[in-house]
Amino acid sequence: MSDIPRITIDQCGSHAGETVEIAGWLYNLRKSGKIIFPLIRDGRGIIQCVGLKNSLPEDLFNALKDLTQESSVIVRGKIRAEQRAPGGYELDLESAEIVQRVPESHPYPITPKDHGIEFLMDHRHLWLRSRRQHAILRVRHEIIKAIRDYFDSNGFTLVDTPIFTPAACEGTTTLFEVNYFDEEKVYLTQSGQLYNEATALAFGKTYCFGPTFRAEKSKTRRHLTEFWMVEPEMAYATLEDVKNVAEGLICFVVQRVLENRKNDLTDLERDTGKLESIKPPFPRISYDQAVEILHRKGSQIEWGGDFGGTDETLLSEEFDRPVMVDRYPSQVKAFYFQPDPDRPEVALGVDVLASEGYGEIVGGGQRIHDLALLEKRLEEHNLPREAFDWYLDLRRFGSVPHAGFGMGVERCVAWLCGIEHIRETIAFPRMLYRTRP
RNA sequence: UCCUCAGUAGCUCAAUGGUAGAGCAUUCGGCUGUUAACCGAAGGGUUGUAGGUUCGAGUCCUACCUGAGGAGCCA
Repeated sequence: MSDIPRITIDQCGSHAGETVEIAGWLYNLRKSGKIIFPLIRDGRGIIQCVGLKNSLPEDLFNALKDLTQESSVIVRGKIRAEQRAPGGYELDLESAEIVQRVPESHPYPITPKDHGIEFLMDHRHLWLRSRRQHAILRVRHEIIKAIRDYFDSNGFTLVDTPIFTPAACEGTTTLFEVNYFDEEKVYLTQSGQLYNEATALAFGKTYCFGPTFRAEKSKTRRHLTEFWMVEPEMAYATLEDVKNVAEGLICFVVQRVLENRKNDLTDLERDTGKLESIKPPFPRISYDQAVEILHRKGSQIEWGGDFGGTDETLLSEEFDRPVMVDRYPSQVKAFYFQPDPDRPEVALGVDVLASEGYGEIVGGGQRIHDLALLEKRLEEHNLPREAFDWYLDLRRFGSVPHAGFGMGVERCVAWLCGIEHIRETIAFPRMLYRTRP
């Protein structure tokens, strides 16, 4: 080991004029006879190095001159501000150590040229090394951290819910079945919400944050079979509370991303002006008003039906920030939604549709707190009562009005990054016809 | 499950029913400021699979496989 300090590329600005060591991989190499320009990436950034034939040992110069893409290499040299270099800083090579050389007989498959989506998805484990994927996944990290910070500093306790569950929360058709020691069937969770109601009545305000599984045979840019969802739940709370918390959360997350990940948004060519306008209050409309707007815009939707993807896009086009749509017909909502006391045919539920046509990112509402009504709904939905006995207990012992929602992380990432397809918002996406790598 | 589109070199794509091509990548050579560097040369193919039409099929027809986009459903 040398006594030269090792830095990461994002720290170059504060080390100008110093001799440092950077451990990374060869991103690209440009050469011109007696001068070489290796571009090194280290996961934090990319820096151009400069090597001159007459100032480096001959064998090192030759080894670097013929180095292959994505070979791992540790470089040492002096950092210098340089207008001509991409990134603004350059490293004058003094020495280097090649850790592993990618053989030219089997070169790195992802070249700096265009590739098709199938090829890139097959090489997802390597595709993650590209700049665009770095930017997206850093924004994802920021979003997740912001979500946690928001709830942690607003009186919520993180209480995670199980992934193996014995029964469905919503419909049974979208559950992945798991063979549990050959003894019983369990399912991968499609929502932590039923358990959240138990933890909220125990802790007041809780949230769970984890992967969720839906066996929907959906093959669109908005769907994954495994996705991450954060679900807050609050005791002594109503539909209005859900709307306010969802609005506060979304604004907080957007603000954080704008503050801390501006460079990544720039790399992704995101129009940040559209994100700057995401401030409270969000427009709040009823399902009835939404249907009116859709009819005016030519949709064929009939009252009582759920919105399709095109309907959501049409609606979100009307506003410059997310729009909240509440009081959907009870028939399109899950069994546990509290009916509106003034209009029992609609549910006290709300969906938040992201702007720019990114679709539903939040869904939630007020839950039924009355035992008799909940029992009736279970019956109407043909759900096995014994599986929900513990859930009914929550209405027997200190039942209170309570409410919560779920927010899909990947749709948020896609929206804030302004990218077309949700598959790039998670390191290893699971989709209808893709479970590898 | 349904609808639409696409499979040609390692990658991205061309090729009127008539000799299967280019750029990048790889190899060799050249170049002291390159910016997806550039210049010259070389190697690289059972055109997704199986049938069919035709003197002749990458191209037309049928079936299947694989992938992509969308619908329904959803965050």
